[in-house]
Amino acid sequence: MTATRRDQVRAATLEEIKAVARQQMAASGTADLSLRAVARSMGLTAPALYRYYPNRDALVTALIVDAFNALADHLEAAQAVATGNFGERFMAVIAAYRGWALAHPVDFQLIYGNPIIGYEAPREETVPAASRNLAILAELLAEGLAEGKVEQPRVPAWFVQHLETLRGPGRQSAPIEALYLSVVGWMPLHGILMLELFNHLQPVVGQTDAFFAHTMCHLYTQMGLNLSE
Amino acid sequence: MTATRRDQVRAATLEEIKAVARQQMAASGTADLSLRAVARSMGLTAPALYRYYPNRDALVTALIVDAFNALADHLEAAQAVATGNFGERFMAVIAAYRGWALAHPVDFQLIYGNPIIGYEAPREETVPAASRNLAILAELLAEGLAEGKVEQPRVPAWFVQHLETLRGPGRQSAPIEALYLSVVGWMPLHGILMLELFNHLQPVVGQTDAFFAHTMCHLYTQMGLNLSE
DNA sequence: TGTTTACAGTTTACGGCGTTAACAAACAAA
DNA sequence: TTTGTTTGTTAACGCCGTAAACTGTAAACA
Repeated sequence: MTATRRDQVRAATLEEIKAVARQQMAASGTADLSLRAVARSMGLTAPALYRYYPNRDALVTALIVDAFNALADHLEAAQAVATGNFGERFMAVIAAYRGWALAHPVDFQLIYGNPIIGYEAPREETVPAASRNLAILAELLAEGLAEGKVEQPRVPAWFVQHLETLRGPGRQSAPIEALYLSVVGWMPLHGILMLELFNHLQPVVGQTDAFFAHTMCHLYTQMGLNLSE
Repeated sequence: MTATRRDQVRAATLEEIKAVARQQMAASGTADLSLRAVARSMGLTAPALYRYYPNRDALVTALIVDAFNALADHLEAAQAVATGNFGERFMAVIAAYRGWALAHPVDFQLIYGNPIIGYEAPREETVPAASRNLAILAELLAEGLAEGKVEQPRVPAWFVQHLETLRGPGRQSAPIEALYLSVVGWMPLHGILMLELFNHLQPVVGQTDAFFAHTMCHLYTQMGLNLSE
């Protein structure tokens, strides 16, 4: 029942395995993750890891869930710290999103890239964590809407229906319009980041920093966000 | 000099290896590509393949170059066939882009996803092929600009400079404004497709077909394209 | 036409991988 | 102190990419 001595050690080992795996993937790429190498680097033999994770995919799943939550934590922290008017706060969170992706490319592509083989992470684990990210953007957009800094979008009827189920029956969060804008606004953001992470953006646009800042402001302004005041 | 008998057989074998590899990846995912399995499926032993490709990465590179060109060919064909006003023609090519991505998910993620390990395809091969795709969009947008169906965008000065080098010294292709719009418009398109291909879009938006059509029209209209007349 | 040469394929081998089975030591609970 | 559980080991299986050495066979040339 209470956390016994052995349970603590076990929990620490579970974490250490993930840490070493992350470190190894940062050095050699997501697909190179090798249980034997992880074990070796921990001074263990490979079969010992099977006491902690039933197989390699289970370890990857754990890493993915961690990555999702780390990103959402990072965004929440950025949102909490952000000051100034709506535009400044919104762009601060957008910048934090890109910042995390560039700082943790392996985790980001673990989440949003093709995560090793035909493997698919279990929905019940990843979808809620992924929703947190959208929820943060939606919350900010709700503030913008309330302040009149964001134009009311016209949400298609069929989409309203789905967004309501997405919002869940629980806590009364952002209005549909905010959720809608966060989803649509996610597309160019995600597109830029995926291209940048896989080095397809730099040869096309030259200065990726400037392109990101410019394009995001440009598109979001055209979507009806007042970012300047 | 002329294509001798043996050269023809060799060329056919090079193609067969790629075909079998594509087929195997379609069945088991990009990272599962196994030289031994390809050889087995061709009635050969694994080392025999080394007469044709110096190693596994070389084969993957060949597949990537093929995929780039297949996508560009597909877009050019769609453009050639497209009729109607500017908006209809433009959206037809956009739809063709998505159509190809969904019909050839493995090739698309070979191009734009993380293509196995820390491996990077040689720039001198992939960049020109990738540029073809943008060039087709830019050409269409140039027509739209000429017809007054596309608003003149304000291109940032630093970006003008880079876009001119990108356009190359060769043939006088689309104007800078068209190139600019094609690059910016590529971001949401790519974002949607990457999310859809990795199954992150469906849980969020429900009907991916409707979402794609709606969002693309929405964003491009806001970017200043007149799609309706 | 007969000889040489280049090529396409083989077998064998090395070291690495994920994973399973059988077993030993350390430890917790009785 | 004994018993049972947990954590680790070694050995083994069948994959993988790749290299070396070797063998026929088809093309090129005398």
